[in-house]
Amino acid sequence: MIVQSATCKDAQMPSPSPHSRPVRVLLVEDHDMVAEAICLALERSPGLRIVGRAASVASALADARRTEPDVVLMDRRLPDGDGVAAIADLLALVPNVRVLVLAGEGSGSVAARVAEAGGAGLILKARGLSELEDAVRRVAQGELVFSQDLLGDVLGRLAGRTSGLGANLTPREREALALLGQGRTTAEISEQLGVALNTGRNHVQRVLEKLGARSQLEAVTIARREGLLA
Amino acid sequence: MIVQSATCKDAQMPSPSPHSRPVRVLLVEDHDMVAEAICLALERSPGLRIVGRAASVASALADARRTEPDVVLMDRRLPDGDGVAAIADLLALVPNVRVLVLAGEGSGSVAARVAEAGGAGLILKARGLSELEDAVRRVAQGELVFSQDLLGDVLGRLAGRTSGLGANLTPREREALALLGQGRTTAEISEQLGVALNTGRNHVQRVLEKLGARSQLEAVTIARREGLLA
DNA sequence: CCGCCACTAGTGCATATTCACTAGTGCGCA
DNA sequence: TGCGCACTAGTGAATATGCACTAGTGGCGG
Repeated sequence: MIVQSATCKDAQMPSPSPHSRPVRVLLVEDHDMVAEAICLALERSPGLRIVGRAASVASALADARRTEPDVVLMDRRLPDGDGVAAIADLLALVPNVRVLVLAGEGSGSVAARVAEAGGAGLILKARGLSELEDAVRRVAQGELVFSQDLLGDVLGRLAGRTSGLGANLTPREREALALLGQGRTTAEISEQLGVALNTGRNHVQRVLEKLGARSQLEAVTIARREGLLA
Repeated sequence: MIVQSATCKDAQMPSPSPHSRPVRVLLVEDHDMVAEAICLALERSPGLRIVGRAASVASALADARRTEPDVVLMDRRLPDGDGVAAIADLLALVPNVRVLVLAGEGSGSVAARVAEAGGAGLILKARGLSELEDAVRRVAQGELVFSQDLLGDVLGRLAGRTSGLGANLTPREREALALLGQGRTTAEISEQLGVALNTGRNHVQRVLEKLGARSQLEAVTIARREGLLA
């Protein structure tokens, strides 16, 4: 849709606190309605300031370079890619930025991948605005913010154990999984990848093994649950 | 982009003037963060009043009976079921309520099913708060609100054409599809439905036919795209 | 330089799915 | 009362998957 909301910019600035400058936030969310609403909410929150809004990974990168925010608050699923995958690019562009990922539903392995990619935290949309504000402030101060139930996975993963299901998928396997998620057959996947039928079949087979799935259908279900598919 | 005017006879509208009485809105949305934020936004809007919030189909029905709202603004996907399927129950409970469905992504057939179920409209989350406010006011006045690109499907469907893919699925076929969407095999589906293997197989087969899918995987993909799966 | 790993390609076989049929039963509607 | 439809159950054959292997090639790091 159009325009950068005047709504965000014209909200009155809270008087700056004596001991801290406002946290500059870049909001990346593809659903305008939700973006505007969260924008409104965060602008009401003292000490937070929305300095930009983006609706895609591409424009998020551009905006991040332009505005150099303290915190990027980014939806996990975006039209042109995975928010988690974009963390590395953001960090490369703006080294000290804290990336807080916003997820509709999350399991431990999503959180683990966020942590591994250098993200500052993950918060669920089920969590309430006050917790969101709190999380933004915490990550701005350098804390890692993951909800209690996901912490075990995050720590285990950072310690090197393989608790996250899909992290050890190879690029080809990821491609195969993505095509599976679009409903393609093994033959179509092989063609798409430009390899022999048997090769594509092997990639798919290894995806099933690594995900612990007993059918392609289950693999897609698991992958979707674990956030491996946009 | 909206509009489709007054096909409904608004005989029982208590106040003809929109200024005299606020539109009472029940918000049904499972993500607390989004619900709170939208709540905030709509409360700012003159003439709209949030009289309740629910996070599930079950509590939506309870709240609707208790608060008797003018408009139910309901997310399409809820933890305990499909928002579209809940429209009929809502109308049975509160006959004159207008149900406006909120969808993240939508195709024509979703809109068609909303219209067919007696819903007052469908608005995409990509659409912006001002359009949401506008849509709520319009449905409160008896208009049907569907965005332009979905209108063709809606009208076609109301005229009897079979543009909606999944609407003619039988209950058993729907169950089979739901289980497919959870990654179950044909055998597991048959067991779950309490029928013979061949019967379950037939149900699945007919789902594939009706959805035009060439594999179970593709069927699930199509179903998800068309909004037939939560 | 050697080993590890991803990618590639293949074989063989058991099982599952796809597809095209027939057919009995029960329910609701004209 | 009869017709249509959903649900049930089955057969049989072609195709696709799931599973367990072997193996060659190329890149990258110890």
